[in-house]
Amino acid sequence: MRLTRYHMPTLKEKPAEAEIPSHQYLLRAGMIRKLASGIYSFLPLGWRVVKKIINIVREEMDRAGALEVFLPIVQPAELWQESGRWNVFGKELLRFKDRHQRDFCLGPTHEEVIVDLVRGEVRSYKQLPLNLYQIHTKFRDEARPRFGIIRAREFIMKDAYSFDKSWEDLEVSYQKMYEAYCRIFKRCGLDFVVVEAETGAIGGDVSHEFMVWADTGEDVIVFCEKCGYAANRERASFAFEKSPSEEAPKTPEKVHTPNVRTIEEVSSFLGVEPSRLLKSLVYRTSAGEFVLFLVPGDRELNEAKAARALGVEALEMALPHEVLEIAGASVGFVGPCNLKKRVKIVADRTVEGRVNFVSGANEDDYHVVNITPGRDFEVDLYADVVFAEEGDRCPNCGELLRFSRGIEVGHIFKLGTKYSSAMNATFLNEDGKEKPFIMGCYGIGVTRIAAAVVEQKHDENGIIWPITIAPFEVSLVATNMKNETVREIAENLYEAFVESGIEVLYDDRDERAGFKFKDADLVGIPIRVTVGERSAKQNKVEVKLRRSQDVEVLPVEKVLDRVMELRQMLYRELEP
RNA sequence: CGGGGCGUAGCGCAGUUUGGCAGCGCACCAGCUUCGGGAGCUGGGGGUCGCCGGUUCGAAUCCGGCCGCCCCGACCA
Repeated sequence: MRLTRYHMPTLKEKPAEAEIPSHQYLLRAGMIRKLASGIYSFLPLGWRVVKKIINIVREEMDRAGALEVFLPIVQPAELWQESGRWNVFGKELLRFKDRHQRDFCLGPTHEEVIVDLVRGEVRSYKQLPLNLYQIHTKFRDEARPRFGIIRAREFIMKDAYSFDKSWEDLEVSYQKMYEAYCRIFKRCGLDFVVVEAETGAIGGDVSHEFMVWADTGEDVIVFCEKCGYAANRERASFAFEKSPSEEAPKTPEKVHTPNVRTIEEVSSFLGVEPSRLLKSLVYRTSAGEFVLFLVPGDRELNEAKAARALGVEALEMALPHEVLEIAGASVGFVGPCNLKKRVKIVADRTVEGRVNFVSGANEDDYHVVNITPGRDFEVDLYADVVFAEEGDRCPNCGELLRFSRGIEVGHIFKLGTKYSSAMNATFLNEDGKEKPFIMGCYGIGVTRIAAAVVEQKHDENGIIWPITIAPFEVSLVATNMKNETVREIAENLYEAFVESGIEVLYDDRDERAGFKFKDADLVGIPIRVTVGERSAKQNKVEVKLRRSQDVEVLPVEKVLDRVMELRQMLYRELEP
């Protein structure tokens, strides 16, 4: 491709809206443009990158035995009402009416549609296993889109759905996807880690996320360097050994603490370590029941863990008036003793066996000190309901856990029968019995991969694309188009590259060398071939990799072979 | 949804405090010079100053309302 015939609107200055490298460079390199908050257009160069990612994803999905389909983005409300998610999904689901006033939504994910499709087509266990996937636009009306195409409202996703006759078979389907995902991310040039993850609104029991290491990531990865344990902080467990307190339980005592509410305030007012306070939080479960959670003052309640411990779908903080009804005191003075209404009490496991805690007295402006679980109040359940913190130890091997940030590029779930049961999607098994499909679902953020790669592969001059997803393989720079020798060599090389099937972007613009180098570095094409005046006189050109400072000066006739060699080397590095 | 910031040419910004010709740099067009790390000079084109309303002889500037965008948090397959 000749640059004079191409559209590559690079920007010298950093756009005001962009904060992180991927957003800045994708805009500056002329790859994306914003249409509205969280909604982006892809320009020719950016779209070439996305298409290459799509091709890799498609090759690996096909290789894993999945079958490509194409499902509608506009989906009728009835399907979502049937699965129960029409009322659960919240504002992320963009809803609207057609001309007949019928409710529709834009698909944020496609479980409903795929289950509807498969239940009408598949009747027998002989047709299983089945794994259907698509690469398509998703729309999620995010509360706060951010970071360019990392968290966009409209984005391209690969989503796959497996249907099996048994849990054993699901395990096989899941493992195939796990391996396909590893191959995909390796080929895209990403340094990633697979972590145990929360399932969120998609549901199911087991899930893994594929995380790309990046300081700008929104997720926190908790991992162990010794044994390889890795989990999203939302899910991460940590080692805890119950050690009965040496202290003798003292007598509870009510103390006046006027307007002292937060952990910090109580801690400094009473001169007590935060770890001795019992943070008392009232929640309402999705089943409509109220629960009081007790966690040490220096720890944070993890709602996902808490919901799982109770076996409920979701938890919501109780409203101030509900707290008042249950505790008889306002927020800040709630505690487990003398609750006005008896509710279930769940304490974090780190509380068990310890004595002499401080908590709210369930009376405004009063706290109570020296309370001990089991004696002064009953705990209905001890469970792991808090986040892992710096300093906690690995649940597997006891090594100190490490914390790092990451970008989620893939997520795989064992769904089980959540959707097939709700939507009555069944098949006949070997015994002629009707059974719901055992499902899995598997997502990859295709456009997010492009951004994640830039986050990981860039320097102060721009992007450094892995060759597998680079918009072009070779950047051919003619330093001066007015110089006959330079132009002739460059034109001949261009023809040779094209004939050899090399994807080359030939900078044949009438610009100065420095200008072209800056653009080439910004856009990040992995191999650069430079035809300059001085070496051209000796019939030589320069070959350089974007990621390196080293320059090779070669006779013109050797350049094609050398470029083919480098290209092959770069692809080899990224083979799974 | 809570808090903060911003909105002036395609991009980056000044001008708003104290009302009085709508500006600068980059980019774009033409010409000349230049030519290995975002060139110089000369000339030129491009604006509902986010929108609506109000105050005023006069509003980018003051007042009211609305909209959009970004950041932090909450939320989030």
